[in-house]
Formats: sequence, C-alpha cells, structure tokens
Amino acid sequence: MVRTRIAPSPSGFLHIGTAKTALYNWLFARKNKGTFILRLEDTDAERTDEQYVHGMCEGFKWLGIDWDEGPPFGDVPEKGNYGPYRQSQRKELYQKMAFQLLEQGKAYKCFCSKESLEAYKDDTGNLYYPGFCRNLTPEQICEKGNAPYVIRFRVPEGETEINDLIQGKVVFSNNQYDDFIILRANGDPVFHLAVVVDDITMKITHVIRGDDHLTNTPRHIMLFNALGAPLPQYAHHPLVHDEQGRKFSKRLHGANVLDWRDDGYLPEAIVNYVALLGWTSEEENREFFTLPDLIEHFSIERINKSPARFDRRKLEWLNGLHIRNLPVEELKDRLIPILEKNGFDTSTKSKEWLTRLAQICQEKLPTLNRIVFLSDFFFKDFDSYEAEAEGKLWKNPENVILYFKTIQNKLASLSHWEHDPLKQIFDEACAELNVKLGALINPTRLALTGKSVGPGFFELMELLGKEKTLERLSRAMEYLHNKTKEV
RNA sequence: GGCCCCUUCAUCUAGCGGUUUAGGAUGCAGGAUUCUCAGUCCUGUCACACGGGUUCGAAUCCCGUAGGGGCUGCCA
Repeated sequence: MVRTRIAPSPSGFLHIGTAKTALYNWLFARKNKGTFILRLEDTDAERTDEQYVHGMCEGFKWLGIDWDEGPPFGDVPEKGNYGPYRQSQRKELYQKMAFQLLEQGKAYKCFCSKESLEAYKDDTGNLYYPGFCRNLTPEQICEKGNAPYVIRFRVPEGETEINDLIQGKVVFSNNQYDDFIILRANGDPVFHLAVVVDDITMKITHVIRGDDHLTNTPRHIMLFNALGAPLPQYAHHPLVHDEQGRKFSKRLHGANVLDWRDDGYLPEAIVNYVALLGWTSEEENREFFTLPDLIEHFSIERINKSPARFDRRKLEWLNGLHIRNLPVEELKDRLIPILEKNGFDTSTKSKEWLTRLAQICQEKLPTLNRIVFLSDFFFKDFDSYEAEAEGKLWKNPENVILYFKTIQNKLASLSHWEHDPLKQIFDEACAELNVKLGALINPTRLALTGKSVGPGFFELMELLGKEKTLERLSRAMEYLHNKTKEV
C-alpha cells in the first residue's frame, strides 16, 4: 500500500515548488490507489502562522489536490488514523524517540551553549561541532545537574547510501556530518528527527521531495537505522527555478500559487505546466494533460534530474489551451466572478447572454482576466476611442460618417437582431458604398467598442443589442462631426 | 571552501552506443484563413558546454575543465 505525504511548514503561502512536490506525491498516490497525507511541519513555533495555514489550504484546494489524511486545515476537519498531523502536537512522541536513542547510546546529551560553540568555525566560516560532549562519562553528566542540554545524534562511522528513484545511487561519507541536534534545549524536536519519526509512525512508503533535501537524506537514513525502522523509497526531484535560472524566490510574483489564480490562470493549466517541469509522459510529444490524464500517465521513472526554469509564455499558451478545452457553460461560470470583481454587473444579463459572451471570447482568451479587456464595452460606456485606431480607421471623417449613416438606416429597420441578418446588412452596405467588408467593419468596431480589436464583429453586435448599437453609432457620428469642424 | 546534483535549440524537453541530415513544444519570423485580435493550419529559425579518452562507431559510457544549482542552523 503506497502512502505518500506533503509536509509543508506553514511559514508562508503555498509556494509553486511546494505545489510541484505535492502534485507529484498526490499523483503517485492516486496512480497507485494509495494514500496521500498532509502533515504540517510546524515545529518552529516562531515561524508558524495560522494565516498561512489557511492560505495553503486554499492553494491546495484550488489546484484540486486533496488529501486522505491530514490535520484540520482551513474548513476541512482532521482525517486519518495516524494523527495528529501537526508536528506541534506530537512533541511527546519525538521526545520519547529521542530519549530512546539516548538510552541506547545512539544519541547523547550536549551541554554546550549555542554561544560557546560560536567560536568553532571551519576555514570558511561555517560552524561545526567539535564533539565536546560526545564522550562524557556518567559522572561528568551527573555533575552538570540541571544544566540545559540538547540531544545530539551520534553519527556513526562509515558511509550512507541513498538509492533514489530519481537520482539513482548516491553515496555520502558520514564524516561530513556533525553530530547533529535532534532535540532542542526547549524540548522541541529538530526537523530531521520529526520527519523521520513521522514518516515511520505514519508508515510513509515513498518520500518524494525536492532535491534540496538530498544532502539531508543521509541524516534521515541514519535515524531510520538507529530507530530500527525500514527505509521508505526516496525520490528527489529537481527544483523549480525562476526565469533567470535561480531559486524561485518567495518574493517573486508567481511564487505564490494563488498569484496565478489572481492573474486569470486556470488551476488545470498550472498543474499541467508544473507537472511538465521535469517530467514527460511516455507518450511522446504530448503536453496537454488534465488532472485525470496526469494520474493515468504519471510515473516517477520519467522525472528527470535537471532543474527547470519557469517560462510564463509557455504557461500562458497552456492556459489558453485549457481555456479552450472548457465547456462554454463552465467557462462562463469562471468568467463571472472576474467580471464582477472588475465592477461589471452581470446580474443584468441573462444566463444565455453570458454563455454566449463566453463562447465568442473563448478562443481569444490567453487568461481569464483578458475577458475584462474583451468585454468591458458591453457593460459600460467608454469615454474615449483608442487613439491609434482612430488615426488609422477614422482618418476620413466625412467618409466614415457616410458609412455610419448608411449602416444605421439599415439597422434601424432590422427586426431580427441576429448574426446572419446583421451580416447581410453589412454586405448590402458594402455593395452600395462600393467598399470591402473590412473597410466598413473596422471603423464601426471602433465606434461600438472604442477599440480596434475584440470579439467577432457580428457576434459582438448581436450581444450589444440594437439600442446600444444605434446609440453608439450616433455618438460616434457626433464625435466625428465635431472633429471635422475643429480642423 | 567541503560534499552532492545538474549541463541537448532563447525556454521546457525527447534521446538511455549504430534506427539521428539530433525529434517535439513554447517563443520568434513568414505564409494561409480573413471583419480586427486571437485561434487554427503550414513553412522557417535555433542546440548535443569544452577538452581528453573507451569503441569499428558516442548527444548517449569514463575522466578532467568550465558553468549552474543545492546542502553545509537549537529553519524546514
């Protein structure tokens, strides 16, 4: 039975890199009909903040990554039989294990204060532990009385080998590891102990995480061995880098998964894109995957070892693909909140009207937010015309006024305000005025929308309605008329 | 500095000794469709970091060099 976990520390929002790790663990669990666990690594009380707990929950939810076991998180109650799932609530367990190691001589009490150790640095300025308390006699320990102490793990001689599902076999010499602290002076466990104890007691079978943990893994393996527990399978995947090739800083826009939601990206696209950062399908040349597709195709063997840069442009392309893949009704439902957020009252429009709007914009949306640009003129009157387009499309005001007049007359008597009859009117007008369709449509688009680009013209006019169309034509003619007088 | 990992078009990648004149995708450029933009379709552009080996044969294996990343906390 496969059991995987994501173990974020709630000291910030849901980072894009954490999301990738979560996704891989989740996919692997789902693919193998296993269990995916959420565990909060909040042993460092100073850095933990409940507001982050909520934000992360929202991030996971938005991405569609759900967990089978985990702490109460956001509005989700605790689930699972291996709880509690917050490390801050498992202190006694870690202490028990630490003292077990102590009794077995696999760990020892260290009375050296943090300050007293500050003098011991190697030639490059890094701290190292000189091992003062490693071989204290029982008498010496007794003498210390109630002096504060930490518990250090006694790193054994020899080598530690990782057989990683992604990295392959990696060997570390143990002598490059100091006797590391597993229990702080205040009784709190250090990350390494907590992780291992939790992975043991939660029966984690596969540890899939970023390769920034690769050099921590020997410590973990030594602890597993000392505690007499079987090792999980490790899989260290490459990190996500920013567009400059550096570690994706928390301060960068986009580091927070929810930034992408705010920018109008679909969770489907984020998941698809992030999955592709270091993984490819066995199906050659395929890049479009929904979450169910990913579950079907995901495999750890096809994760590569090299870090990948984040490329917004490719993400945007994928986002467009996913937008076009959405059923229109669904797209409409996702567009409404964005329109509302931008102050457009969608309640005055019918469901059919909104669906039709989604339909005529669907293939033009790289992001959901683009809908604002593509449809604002439906919801409010604009107060200026795009300057550049005006110069190009309306450079002959007299002509344009003539066009508009012709069109307006015909439109005024049109009873079926629909795409085909509208087109017919423009075709007729073209014939009468002896111009091409484009010569008529483009100036009119500017009059109706204030812009030179937008949805299909007849579709747009149909949705705008007769009244508004005629009104805006009049307004444009008036504007053009004034303009001729100015010159 | 030490240890570990990585290195194929600008970017994401396929490739696991001969099937490769190195394939796909994004981007970019051009064309087609045309009411704009977008979309779609087509064409083009662009890469095996470098130097040594091993081999009949190397992007693929080995060793160096260079570059990038990670770790090196009583953070996780």
